[in-house]
Amino acid sequence: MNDKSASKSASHDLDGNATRERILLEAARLFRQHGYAATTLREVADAAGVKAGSIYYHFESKEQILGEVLDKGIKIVYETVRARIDALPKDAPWRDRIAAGIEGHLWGMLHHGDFTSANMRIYGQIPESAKAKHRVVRREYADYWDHLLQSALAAGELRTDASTTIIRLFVIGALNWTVEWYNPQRGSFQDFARQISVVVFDGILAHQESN
Amino acid sequence: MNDKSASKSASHDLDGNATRERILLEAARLFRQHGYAATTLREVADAAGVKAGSIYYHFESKEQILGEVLDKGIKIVYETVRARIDALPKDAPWRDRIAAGIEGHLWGMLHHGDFTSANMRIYGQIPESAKAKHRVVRREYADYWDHLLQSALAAGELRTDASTTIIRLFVIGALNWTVEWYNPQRGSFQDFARQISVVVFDGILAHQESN
DNA sequence: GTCTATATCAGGATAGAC
DNA sequence: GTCTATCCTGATATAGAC
Repeated sequence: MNDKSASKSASHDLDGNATRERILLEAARLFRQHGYAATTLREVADAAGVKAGSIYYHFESKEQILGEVLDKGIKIVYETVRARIDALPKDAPWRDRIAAGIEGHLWGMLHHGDFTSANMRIYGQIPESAKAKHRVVRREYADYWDHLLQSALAAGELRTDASTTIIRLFVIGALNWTVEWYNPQRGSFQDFARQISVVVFDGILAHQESN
Repeated sequence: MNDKSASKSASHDLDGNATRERILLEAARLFRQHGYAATTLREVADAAGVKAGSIYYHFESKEQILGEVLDKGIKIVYETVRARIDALPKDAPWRDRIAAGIEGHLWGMLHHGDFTSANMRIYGQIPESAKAKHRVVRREYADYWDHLLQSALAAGELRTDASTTIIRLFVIGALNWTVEWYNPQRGSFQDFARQISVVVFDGILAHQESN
């Protein structure tokens, strides 16, 4: 944020923390694009504008970078979702809460695509040690949605002929995958989110007459 | 199929083609589990019960194995879908055709999970040369669904306030992702497919009264 | 805090025996 | 058709100068 460092030689950096964030961002982008194993720290370093050796000043290992990228992917989305739902009136119907959740999930995800897509793509492929550490964050977010859906079910707003677990897995999976094909050139984000929401809520079929 | 080879030394195999298929299957499994780059040909060879050098008798390169695994992932699903839909009466409503397509897609995918999941997981991460060759097969399958949905739309059976392209991408993506979390212990495949279908057709909300 | 080395190890691919 | 042995390249991580 402040660039007024006084007397440092040109080969030294001004803000070490900015470098760290840049490394994380470029790592996420490259993990997404080429996978975890295929991404070399040399590439990450190049993209972040440092030399490979310098990465080890900020991180202990490649796996530590992985862990931070994964956590960030979920947390960004989770926080957006919670913020939107908390902003609703206390007595808002569950349908409105779920709608806010869907919109928040899509928004958080599509605005930090490298972190969220990297998470989706590589989670299935990383060493068990990395998965285990990351699992806590994942579980929390899943529980949040489970609670939301079960409350809607108890209030009679959700269909009863499909299990809430399957609904959660199916819907969140479907939302997540949009990051792989969403194209902002097809229309505004708002219109995109609206189309996704109506399909999730009411399905793909034409209705005899909608009220 | 026939095991009556007469006089071959123990270190030689009986059926070269079976070895080739085994290599493909194990490659798919390992690509799915660890990614393309992280999977070594030594691992594939071990899993297939041969030595690393032997792979090069059956395949020219690692990338050729990749190509065959990817194509197989789509083709298995495509063929199942087409077979189910072709088996319907000629005048079947589009809703029934789409239902058969959904069930066929799920069935083909979940019964060849290593090929289909490997495809989903690694397609975004492989070299452009491999993507380009595989794109033809992908495009064909997408076109097939586009045609299905556009016919349903023309017949007034599909909702009109969401684009068919978005519906296709969203629904196929959602179906695909089930391979990442489907658990046969939660119930029969038939019941699973039914739950997915009602959600796709009619959404997650409770209906005032269903007819 | 970043650099230039470099130690160490592992993977794709090939050659040639059997 | 499968094996053993090896070439060659490139990756993580470390050491120590600046």
